[in-house]
Amino acid sequence: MSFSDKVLEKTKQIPKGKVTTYKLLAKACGNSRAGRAVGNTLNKNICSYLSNAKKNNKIPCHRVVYSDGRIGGFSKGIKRKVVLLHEEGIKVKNGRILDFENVLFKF
DNA sequence: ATATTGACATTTA
DNA sequence: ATAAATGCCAATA
Repeated sequence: MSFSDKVLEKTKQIPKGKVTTYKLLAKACGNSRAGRAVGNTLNKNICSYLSNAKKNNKIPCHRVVYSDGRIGGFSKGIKRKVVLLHEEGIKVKNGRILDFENVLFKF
């Protein structure tokens, strides 16, 4: 099992309505400092939550954000990411997650 | 083995 | 508060 495989597995565990950070995800995969590598993995793997919704593939990569409560990146544009988060009840204002600590999922 | 590339994170100015 | 400078890591070429 490669690092990126673990990342995808862990990402699937994030419950709806919650988010986690690249850092925590990295730690959950064995290396607390691999946040950057986590981002790369999510970017390369086409983690389509919308377009591939039919398939069993759903990897909620939009639930992964920066450790400081900012949104972070998204392959289809962060605007899309914000919309998805809103649909799950997570509020975002000025590029920041409101009540961040409260919606943060820790493994 | 070396270099490059990012959806990161901290520290410093 | 904002920006730049470092440090970091896995995958890829």
